[in-house]
Amino acid sequence: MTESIGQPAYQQVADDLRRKIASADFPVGSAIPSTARLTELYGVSSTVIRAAVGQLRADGLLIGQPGKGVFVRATPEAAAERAATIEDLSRQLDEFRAELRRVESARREETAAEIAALRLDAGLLRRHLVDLYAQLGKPYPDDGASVPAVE
Amino acid sequence: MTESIGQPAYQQVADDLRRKIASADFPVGSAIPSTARLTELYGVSSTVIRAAVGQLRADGLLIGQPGKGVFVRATPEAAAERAATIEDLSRQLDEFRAELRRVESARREETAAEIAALRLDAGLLRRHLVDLYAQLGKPYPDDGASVPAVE
DNA sequence: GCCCATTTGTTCGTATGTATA
DNA sequence: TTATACATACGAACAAATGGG
Repeated sequence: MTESIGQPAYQQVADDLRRKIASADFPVGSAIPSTARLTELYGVSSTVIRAAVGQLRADGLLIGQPGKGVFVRATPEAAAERAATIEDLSRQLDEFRAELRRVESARREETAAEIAALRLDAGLLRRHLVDLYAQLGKPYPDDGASVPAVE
Repeated sequence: MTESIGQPAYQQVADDLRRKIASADFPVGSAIPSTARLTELYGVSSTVIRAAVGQLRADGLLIGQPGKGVFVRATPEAAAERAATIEDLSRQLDEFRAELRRVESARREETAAEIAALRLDAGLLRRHLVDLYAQLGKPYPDDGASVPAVE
């Protein structure tokens, strides 16, 4: 690691990763290189990489999945700008999670009905998003790879 | 068999330190025991202490001064006041996704298709939320050393 | 002023556990 | 079962800052 600036290596790595995420060099949803690969790329130990990744993960930019990789969760701009109207969405999210928990606790029972209800909740939640997009004056982005719509 | 009881050592130490700060066992402005002393008190390695102290330092509860010590900067209540909503929502999203993964693995055989669709929808939902926040976002107070500070 | 012990901050190497594919 | 990858943990080394003698 070229240590021209008087900052710790893990901070330099974190800043560089942050920059790569912001510039879509590491797009949202993609996986960053593995810890071993990053140690080679930056020429530092795994501890430095872990510290840098841990910092970005604490900031909500990255999320690690054991056995899979570390994935870009959001851009620095998006992570730094979340503010209001969270209460409504947070409440809906809580309801969704409660439903999930209920389904999981009843796992030994027949599952088709619960899954159907789950899909219904997901559809309803998405519809709320559509409304919010409408209030923003923007069309709801269609990914094409989504779940069957719920009516 | 998810052992919800067994938390990592550094987390237990962090929680205990947080509690001692909240109960004024470690008053604001005072220094906590040194790293070497904490390793003896808790019976863990310096890595665990460093991780615990680092977590509380990242939360703004502690501030280290090389050559002197680590000092209590604010109470958990004061620190939680400014960092509340966004971190909560992020955490909920993380837990939500983790539970989704658990449900998926528990029912992989019979309901793989439904769960896969549900998981995909959850991922899309998350991305839409991120985009939505980016579009709704107000200018965010720049992070840096924005500490409430004991004025 | 100088030496030295203490303490934090940082980095390194390594090992074990666990989840995933 | 095997391989990959993250999370956690132990121990050690060095630099820099601080304060006492």
